[in-house]
Amino acid sequence: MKRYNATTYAILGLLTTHCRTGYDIKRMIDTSLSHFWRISYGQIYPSLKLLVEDGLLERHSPTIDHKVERVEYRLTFAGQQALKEWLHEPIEKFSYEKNEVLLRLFLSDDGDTATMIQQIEKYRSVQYERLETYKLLEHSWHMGTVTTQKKRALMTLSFGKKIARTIIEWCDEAIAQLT
Amino acid sequence: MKRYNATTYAILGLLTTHCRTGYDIKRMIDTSLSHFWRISYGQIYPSLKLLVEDGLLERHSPTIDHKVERVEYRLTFAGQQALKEWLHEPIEKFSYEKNEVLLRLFLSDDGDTATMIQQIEKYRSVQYERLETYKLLEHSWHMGTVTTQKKRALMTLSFGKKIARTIIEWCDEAIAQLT
DNA sequence: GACGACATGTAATGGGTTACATGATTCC
DNA sequence: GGAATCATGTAACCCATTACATGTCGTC
Repeated sequence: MKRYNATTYAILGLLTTHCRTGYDIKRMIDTSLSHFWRISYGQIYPSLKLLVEDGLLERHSPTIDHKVERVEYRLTFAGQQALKEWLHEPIEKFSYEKNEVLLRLFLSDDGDTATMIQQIEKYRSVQYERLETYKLLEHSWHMGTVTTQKKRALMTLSFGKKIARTIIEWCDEAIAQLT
Repeated sequence: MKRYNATTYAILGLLTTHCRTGYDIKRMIDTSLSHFWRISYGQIYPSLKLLVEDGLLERHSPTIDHKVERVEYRLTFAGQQALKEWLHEPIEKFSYEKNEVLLRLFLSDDGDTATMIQQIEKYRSVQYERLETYKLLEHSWHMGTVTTQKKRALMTLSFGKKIARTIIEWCDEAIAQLT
């Protein structure tokens, strides 16, 4: 079985949710998965094409009635299998995030202390905003019936919240230490 | 002033510490900065060349006496200025890490629960190992006189530890919820 | 003499963003 | 009529990893 990168499986996987088009996928990731994934059209459309060529997706251009050009995709049986297989594969790389704040802190010296405090304050405020966004998202997801999908989505949000809170905590300590 | 990417400034910055060569930089990042940065020779050597061309680094090949080929670099005045300037620039993108564990969790359903628990257990154990590594590193850095550099290095380590602990906590909760 | 650490470097490839091009629809 | 949103797609870059090529030195 051909191996794709995680981005390609993300596209495949999101087409099993209520997403149907490339545009839907982009919107979905930007709004609901932004705390742990990113994507651009430059990846989406070529990947969709590839997945159709490889027989994992079927392309439907039904929209004669529709006003706007809209290309819908759905998984073939092979596509469903490939997705399942990927889900069951052990993850090999748990990568570290590169962190420019820490890089600068590491490379800074006493003369840069004031600037570093500002950088960390900014970092803190960004995390704070994220935390607020997550809380709002969480709220909106808590509506209606509790499905497995929803429960798991909420678990990813909980991750985002925990990390944001931890970073805020670190920022406070770091600022205190630098002062 | 020409703008480089963060990786290039990392190289420039590390040459102000006791690192002198491309090999030193690689070793330093792999051992002491691995919790927030990564690099490969494929970036280091071309970047060093570029920085020399741009007059931010001076290249010294003094090692006629030395046994092993060894090219040392040091910052020119322009190099020192460029580094300072970069340190004082506001950081524009605080990127999110892509997280394959969360991606899979998000795309999984009831049928994949057992596998997901395994994936998360693995994730947990990786974080645990990292935490132990950080503790060892911290210990080794606590020796000798406390310089500003050391204090800041320890702050980056504290970040790594906090994040690792938070992820472990999340893993425990996630496993409990999936069970 | 084989292996591991030291040391430099390049080429191929993979992965991703950004900018651009295009056009319809909706709502003010 | 103009802006925002919906919608698809490509080309040029940028950034990074991997694999390879090459050679020395120390030590078991």
